[in-house]
Amino acid sequence: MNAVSPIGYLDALNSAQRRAVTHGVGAVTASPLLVIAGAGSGKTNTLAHRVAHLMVSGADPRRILLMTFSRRAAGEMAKRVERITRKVLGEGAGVLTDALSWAGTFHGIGARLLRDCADQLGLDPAFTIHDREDSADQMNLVRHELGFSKTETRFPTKGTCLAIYSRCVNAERPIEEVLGQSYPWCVAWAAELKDLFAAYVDAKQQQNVLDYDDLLLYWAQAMTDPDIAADIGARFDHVMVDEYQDTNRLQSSILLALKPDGRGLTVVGDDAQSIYSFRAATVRNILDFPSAFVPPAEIITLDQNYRSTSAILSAANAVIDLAAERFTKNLWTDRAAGSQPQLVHVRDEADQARFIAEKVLENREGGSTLKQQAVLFRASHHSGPLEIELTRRNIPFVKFGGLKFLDSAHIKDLLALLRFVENPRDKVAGFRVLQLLPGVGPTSAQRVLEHMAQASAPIESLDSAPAPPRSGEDWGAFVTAIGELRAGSAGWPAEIERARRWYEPHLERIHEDASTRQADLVQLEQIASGYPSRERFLTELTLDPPDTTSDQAGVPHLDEDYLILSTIHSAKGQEWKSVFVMNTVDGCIPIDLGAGARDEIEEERRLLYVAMTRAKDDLHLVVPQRFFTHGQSATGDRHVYANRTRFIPNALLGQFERSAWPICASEDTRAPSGGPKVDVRAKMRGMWR
DNA sequence: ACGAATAGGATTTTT
DNA sequence: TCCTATTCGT
Repeated sequence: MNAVSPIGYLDALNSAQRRAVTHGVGAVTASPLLVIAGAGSGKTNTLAHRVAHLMVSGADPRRILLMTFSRRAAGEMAKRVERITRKVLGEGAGVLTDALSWAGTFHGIGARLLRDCADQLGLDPAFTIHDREDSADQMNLVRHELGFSKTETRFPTKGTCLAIYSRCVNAERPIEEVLGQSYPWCVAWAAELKDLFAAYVDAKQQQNVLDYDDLLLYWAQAMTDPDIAADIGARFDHVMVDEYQDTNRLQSSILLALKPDGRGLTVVGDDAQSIYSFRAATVRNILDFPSAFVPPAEIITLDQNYRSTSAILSAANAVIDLAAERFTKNLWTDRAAGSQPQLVHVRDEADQARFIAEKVLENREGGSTLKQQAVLFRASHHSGPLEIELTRRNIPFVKFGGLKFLDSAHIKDLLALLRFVENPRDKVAGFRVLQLLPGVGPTSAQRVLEHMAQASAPIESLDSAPAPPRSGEDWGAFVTAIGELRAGSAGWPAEIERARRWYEPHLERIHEDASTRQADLVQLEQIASGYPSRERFLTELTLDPPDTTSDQAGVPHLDEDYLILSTIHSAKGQEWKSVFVMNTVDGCIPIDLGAGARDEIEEERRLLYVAMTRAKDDLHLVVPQRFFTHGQSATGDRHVYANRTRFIPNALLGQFERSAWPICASEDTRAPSGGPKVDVRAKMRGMWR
């Protein structure tokens, strides 16, 4: 028998955290639990302790469902749980935490459950999953078939159509409402869009393909059947959801169907950090959670911040205090004041890059590693000039967010081939692959796919398919390669090498810079070797793409030191000793999108709050005063002046220490007082008129 | 089928 | 400005 006190590992927690960890554990009936956890309040640690505590108290880890926002977060959680249980159970803990297998994103868990229950749902378990771009391509094919590409007045583009469809699904709202609220310029197309979406759904089903939204939608639909709902719900004793403020209505429907009485349900979130409403996330999920149950959920608030100095926290509090709507109160800390966050005015984006590079090196001299520092920005492309400067100075960095490794054409080509082999009915994949052959365009690709669609054994039917007239001997090589891959004789992951052998000649023909792209393919092959099968590789890569960009020639090795560059969105849940926020100006934060509905502006305010609260000891907000515009001759000016973000009005300046860089050049670079001072927002708006 | 030229719309964040 | 979709000419 283990003599360790069951309380021992809880000693390090504060009382609110401890209540959250122990809530309902061992009780016969327990109300569901809502934990409002502010930035840096030890949320992850608390959730990990709760999981560990449940397990130590006898819960079966195979029956714990843990849903996080990204798989990176799930992995981090699992690691912490193991560390904690190890303290209590010693070496045996590994076995327990390995059994914690239901940890992942909503989408990932959905895919797994749908494959599990495919028979009951009339689904073929061999379905493949389309990412955003594949879905847009699919939408485009249908859009064409219905003749919407040649309307008198312009029909919405594929991306807009998909966005509308996606919002209807995720927000569980009828199309008329979505159009009226979010896409007013498309209201006239409501009837056509309905037809389009119906055809889109048909096409996906014929091809045995699911898109991101389907992973949630099919799951939610399955839960409307009482037997299936009972079956799936009964698999789990405990269901926990992290980052609940960033879930949408569809996800909350799933959750409620999973545990209708709320028993064993825990959700954690912070309305002040809700930054995903563009994905239909709604803060109502958190607000309405307690009253969805009888008796209502217990609410526990974690408001002690352990991360930031009090000067940084105070400034962040001041920013979020100006929000139109607040549901939670301010965070507090007993950390020392530290130095005030810096508002640094620089001349332009180039100086901003130089300033950050210099400061980062200075910090490293002072003992901070590069990894302890991060540069955050609103939009991925904001980091461009900085990336150039860092490369010039040989400062290694890794960038999170923005264009992904998987988005490059050559990677998509190879993946499309694998997906086509996995699911020959996947038209988007087939369409793409076939057109890689010389002499094959949309017309003959379409013909081949139709031939295949009519056959009961699509791959075999390729032998008898009419060879595209101008494809020459490439056609034979293609059919052979597909046949071998389908037979799976090489085994996984060896077959990816076979696929690459087929693709490489085409790569060289299509792309000028074939050699750098080849390196990417080798890297993809390495990634592939980490997965047990083609299906798992394709599924998990689509649901959980590697989150760093790889357009950098020298991606630093993982054990080296490197600086973090990240979009604010991708920085969620993370923290660094020293944080730089770029472009803290109106037009960037908040980003300028013309209309600027009030809700969207409020979300931008929360973005700045999230960015600021990532910092532990040092925080720099950089304010470039000039932005160069490309060839704007209308006003004769080559640059426009930007204003400090509206989220830090004069009344808040006391929270910051202001400075200019470089020190000597501050005065003479200001806008001439008499001249027309143009604000960058108006300028950028004007760009589209 | 494919390249060049043209017209016109878009703009960010991500599972 | 930039990117993409369509069209026109080979």
